[in-house]
Amino acid sequence: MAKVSQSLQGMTDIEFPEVNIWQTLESRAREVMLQYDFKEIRTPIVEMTSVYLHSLGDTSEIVQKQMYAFETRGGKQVCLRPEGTAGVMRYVSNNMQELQDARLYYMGPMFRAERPQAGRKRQFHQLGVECIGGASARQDAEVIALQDSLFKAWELDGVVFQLNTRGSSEDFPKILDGLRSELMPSTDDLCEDCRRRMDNNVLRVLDCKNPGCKTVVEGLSPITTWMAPESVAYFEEVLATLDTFGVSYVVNPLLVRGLDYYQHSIWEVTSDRLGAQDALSGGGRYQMKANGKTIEGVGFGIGMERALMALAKEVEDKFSAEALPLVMLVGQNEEAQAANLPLIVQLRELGYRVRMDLNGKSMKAQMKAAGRQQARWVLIRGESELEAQTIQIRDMESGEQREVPFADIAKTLNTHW
RNA sequence: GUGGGUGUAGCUCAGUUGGUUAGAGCGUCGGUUUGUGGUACCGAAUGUCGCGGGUUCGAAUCCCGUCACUCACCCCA
Repeated sequence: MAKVSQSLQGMTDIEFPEVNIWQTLESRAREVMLQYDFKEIRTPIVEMTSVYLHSLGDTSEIVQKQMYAFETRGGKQVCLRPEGTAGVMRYVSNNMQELQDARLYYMGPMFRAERPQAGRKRQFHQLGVECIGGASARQDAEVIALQDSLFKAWELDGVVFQLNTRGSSEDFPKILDGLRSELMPSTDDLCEDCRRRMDNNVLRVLDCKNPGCKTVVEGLSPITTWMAPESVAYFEEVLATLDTFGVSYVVNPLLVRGLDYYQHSIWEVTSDRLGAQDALSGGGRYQMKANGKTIEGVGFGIGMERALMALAKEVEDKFSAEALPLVMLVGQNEEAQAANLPLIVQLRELGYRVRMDLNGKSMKAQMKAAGRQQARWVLIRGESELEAQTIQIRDMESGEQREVPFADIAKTLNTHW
């Protein structure tokens, strides 16, 4: 029996100081989105299950095994969103007139009932971008450049953009057939999983980790072999535009994405700080049906937990630090503490981060607390200061302390800042 | 879904072949002539030994189940 007080498997509390890193990432992301003129969209966390069946395809493992699905009291089949794209597509399809070329982003929790491990939670958080509109190589490149800007704003180093193309939807059957016919003679050298993939997911054979499969894959023709020349040209234009934008990348001909709706440009961003789940982001151009309409777009999703793990230690420390220094009010006796009550209001109105003891602790205890809470300044008042209308301002880093007129508090603090 | 490791005070952990009132360090709280933190000294509090069941005269220790954490497979962000 689980204790009532335990949190659910794979679902964790995000607490201080880590929560400050989240806030920094989020606010910096919003700045970048503004620069690229993308608008936020907040879709519900619960959707009709059909929303995901249509967009992800009902054979994907996410839909088959990982969704938190349940029936409402009214008998509707609903689920907690396992990813963000489908909900945005549902939104866009209902507002097609106004949203011909929507540029949207979202941030929030997603739910997948997988076995947790490093970089894999059951409730995890994604930042996603969807750029809706007709296919163009420049649009693909702009979205990748946006992501590159985002990672720079997050001061993420050591990440690698890996790009590939899956060709157009017309190319797709040809690619699958081509791959199958080349793999057929080596079927016996493939692992059990890959033999199964031959039928339902040939592309997946390309990124199998099994050494035997890797050897077979090395001998295959690149998948561009089976694509129309226009598709190859499309991808080349994406790469050329990225060069213009100054985005660095590597082309990985073996990169495939798990979801069926992708076509043309696909990419993943990996980091060596992540362990086995080394992809912190994945994206691509897609075409999918929602409410009977076909929507084209390009987008990506970033696993926030993974992005956090990929941060260098120094950056983590920087992002988790409190933005404002702490001012602590200390009163020697009850009279001084009562007098500090209106003072704390004034200082907060001036924008300072201020605290004081509210439990009548001894002065020593108050000082100790100030030290523990890493107060930058302590303002001390006792009998003599009350009488003289002054206050002691102590710099907790240097230990230096001086008495200033009560009216000069803000001025004195500001000269330090 | 499959497999491995782990679960003892707020934190990091110790706990001998099962044997009395379960320990340490750090942290917390209080004190070292009642107006001053971060160093020192003194003192104090705190655990259903993850949870449930079993074996035993006796279980933190052995067995089973369960929950959670963790790592890998798988899948994906």
